[in-house]
Amino acid sequence: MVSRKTARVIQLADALSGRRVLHLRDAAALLGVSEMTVRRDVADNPGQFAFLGGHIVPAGEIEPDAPYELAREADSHAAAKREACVHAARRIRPDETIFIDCGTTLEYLVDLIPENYSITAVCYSLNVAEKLTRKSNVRTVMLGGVYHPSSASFSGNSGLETLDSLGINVAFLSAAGVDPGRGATCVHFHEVSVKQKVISLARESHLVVDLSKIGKLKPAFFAPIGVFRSIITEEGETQLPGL
Amino acid sequence: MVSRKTARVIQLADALSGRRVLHLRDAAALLGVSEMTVRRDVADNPGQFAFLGGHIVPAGEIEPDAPYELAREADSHAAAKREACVHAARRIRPDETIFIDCGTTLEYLVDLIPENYSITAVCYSLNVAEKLTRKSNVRTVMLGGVYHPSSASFSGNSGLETLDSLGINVAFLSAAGVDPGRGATCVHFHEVSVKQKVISLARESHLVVDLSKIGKLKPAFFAPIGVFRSIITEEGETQLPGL
DNA sequence: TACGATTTGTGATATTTGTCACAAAACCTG
DNA sequence: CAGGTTTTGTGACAAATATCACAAATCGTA
Repeated sequence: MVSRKTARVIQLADALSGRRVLHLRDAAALLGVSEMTVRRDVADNPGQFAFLGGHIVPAGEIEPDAPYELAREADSHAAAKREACVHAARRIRPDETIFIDCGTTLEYLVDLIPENYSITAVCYSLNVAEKLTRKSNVRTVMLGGVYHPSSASFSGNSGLETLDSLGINVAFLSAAGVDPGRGATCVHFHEVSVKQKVISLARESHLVVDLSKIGKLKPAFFAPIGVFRSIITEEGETQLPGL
Repeated sequence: MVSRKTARVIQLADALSGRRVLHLRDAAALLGVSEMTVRRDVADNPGQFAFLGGHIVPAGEIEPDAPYELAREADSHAAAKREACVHAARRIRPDETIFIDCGTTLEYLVDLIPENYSITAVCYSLNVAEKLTRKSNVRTVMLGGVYHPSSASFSGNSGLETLDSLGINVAFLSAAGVDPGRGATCVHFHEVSVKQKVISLARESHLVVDLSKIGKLKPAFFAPIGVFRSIITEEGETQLPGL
């Protein structure tokens, strides 16, 4: 037996699954109760719903009002990352297969894949995969595995094996740190084996980072600078001498 | 040369790509202009941004205020599917590994995984994966492969190989048709190999469908009824005689 | 620098949304 | 069905947001 209230909550969730937002007024009409009651229902299920203006939205849709500083911080490197991806996108050729690393930097690259190119894109992060699947001219290949929330990516042996069956023309790698001596490093160790295998298999690899990463050293080393064809930042592409 | 205005619009888009919503107040502070100006920027780019309450959201996030009737007719089967999943959820035990098939039906099951259970969940569809990764008590394993837009899922040899390394206690399968004689069928052939392998490896498999699927026959056959421990619909679980 | 055109900021006002306290209704449980 | 508990609705009020008109600032161009 479900309480009257949980029944309403379920009905609300149903209504929301169809559209993304529902006005309080409509929700009240839909459920046949007062707006006040809907308010209470929503307030009692913060995990499921949230308020935004006078509307109810699924809780996942929005972060619960992070303060202004966060936006500023998010923004400060975003422009640089986007700009770096603009340069990186020039390396994409029609009908080729590209690899897109995880992380926020290369998310922008997806937007910059030319609409008139037919591309196969390989990824292993949820964010990138989601953006890729929205593009009709891109065939998306995902490496599976266990999910790592820290980087929103998957990794595991099977993902590595998938790589063996792929032919990658251009690989775009990102890094959390680029040390002139030591090379490229990232934060999460589970990314290392994927990155390394990609570098070894791809015909050419490019390191795409914003300038704030240069000089940083992070815990997980994955490649010396020399393995990359170029380093691409917001200032453009820096060719590296071949091996 | 970009106008002052388009520069702001780009910056706004960047800020929004980091977080999902941005309060008008914060946007104004971020761009260093008045709220009125931000309002005008947003209003002038209805394709890109929208207002929701006092917040700016990416336009794609929301349908432009569809009328109340829409909510009402949102997926008439949603309630049935959810109800079926309520029954299915009773088969989930703490600390076990479950498999969740693709399709809209089993999306609801994710919401119903008890918060206090520690669960490993295996999936191969983007929708399900996304919902799973939001649950902190669930370890998500994804089978990779090539993306199929029709069912928002991935499939390929490597995904199948991943299954070999997993121990699945309970598998929840969905179907587009259940014919009493022929068995369970679905629409997309690429799903067949995944479903079959899961059924063969899982300790127990359950077929979760709403009643509208009963009696239907779809192009891709994947299992006779007998292989399932039970069929679960909105009316409850129907045990099947063991093999 | 002077000019008109455009963009931007400010404050007043109208509308919408949020909060709260309290009364009415519904719902247990013996 | 009496008693207490919980749920729901109502209206008053506070706060936030939307809209508008007009003044100030900025821009482009002679």
